[in-house]
Amino acid sequence: MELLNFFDSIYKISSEAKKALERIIQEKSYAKNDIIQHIGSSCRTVYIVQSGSARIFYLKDGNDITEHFAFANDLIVRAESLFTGKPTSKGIQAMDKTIMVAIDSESLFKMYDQYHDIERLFRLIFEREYVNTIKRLESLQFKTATERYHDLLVETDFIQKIPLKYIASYLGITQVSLSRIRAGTG
Amino acid sequence: MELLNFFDSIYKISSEAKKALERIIQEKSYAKNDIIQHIGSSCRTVYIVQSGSARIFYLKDGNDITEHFAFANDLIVRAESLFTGKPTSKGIQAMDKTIMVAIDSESLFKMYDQYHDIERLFRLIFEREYVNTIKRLESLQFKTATERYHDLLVETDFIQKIPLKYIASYLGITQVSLSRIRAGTG
DNA sequence: TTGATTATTTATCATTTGTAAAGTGTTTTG
DNA sequence: CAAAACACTTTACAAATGATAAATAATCAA
Repeated sequence: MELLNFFDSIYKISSEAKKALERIIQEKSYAKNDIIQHIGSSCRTVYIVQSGSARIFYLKDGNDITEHFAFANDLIVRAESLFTGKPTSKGIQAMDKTIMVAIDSESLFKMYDQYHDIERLFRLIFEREYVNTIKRLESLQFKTATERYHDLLVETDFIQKIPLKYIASYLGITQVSLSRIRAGTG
Repeated sequence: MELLNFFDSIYKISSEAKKALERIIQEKSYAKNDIIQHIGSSCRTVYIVQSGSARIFYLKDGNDITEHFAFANDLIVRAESLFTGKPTSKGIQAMDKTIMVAIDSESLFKMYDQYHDIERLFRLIFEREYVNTIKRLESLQFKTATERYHDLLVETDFIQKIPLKYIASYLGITQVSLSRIRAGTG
């Protein structure tokens, strides 16, 4: 499986651990705009994007805000719920026809006891996510919207395909502002 | 040691693991404004504040920006360096007379092989930090500066003691703006 | 294809925030 | 104590962003 190469590139686990992991992995398909996880639910699944794309979103004062984008080989997880067990006000939505690998988190966490190397693999995976979140924090804290937009263009080839409204809230600005930035009049 | 109670509250480890952990823990004292870790260095130490307070900061266009505050029992770590091995443009500074517990990260990571429970303890500790970072991201992404300031007042009793300039950059605004917000004229 | 819906841009005006500079108050230190 | 350094506020003006509405452009579905 393609996915196991991705895992191997982070940390090589034993073949027994691989077999155990395969047993709790499912492939799931979604159509464009499908809600993969609803707002208000608890996160009990770790998703890895195989193809397509997805976003984490929530509502603030009735406005749809995109917190996170995920493309091929990216993890997508509502960590604030996964790691606390509490429900989250965030949801997950497919932005395209999307194939996900879904790992049941309860089974995964149980496996940590038996397979130290699975715990380590996922520790390393989530550490990477943590570092990405810190980078994003930096960018939101003291870069201008224009800087953030240009950074995003450089980082992500897929930006072309993402609706402007999603990008705008991701950058912490309105659609109108982003439109101005793109036009060079902002 | 006080610290071990803190650890116990997160995840109980075996007494052998505790002994091993104690061997790589050092207590360190700093005076107000001391630089604990310089900008440009690599993060090879996990600090836990025993008393006093500290901040993570960096320079953006010559301006001093505070990214993180830490008080008693808080972790303080430049995670983007700790988890990648790369140097970071961030530093750590004591904001008060401060006592830290310092854990050498290289020794700690080595211990993960031998003591599964130490790896788990620190996995859980860093997961908590990750969740905190996500909360902070939310707040920077779509709350107003005024909301962020009021949230901070509620969250943190220690705010009174922190210089305004540090708080302002932490909130992603200028001192002048924060002054306006406090005056109710902003 | 056509009409309907959705996405994006543009324009106008209000609000927020930034910049710079000056002023006030407080702490530090010789 | 007095001078200096530091912390915070205020003012005035400029720039960035938001809100609303209207105008295009692109996409989707019958």
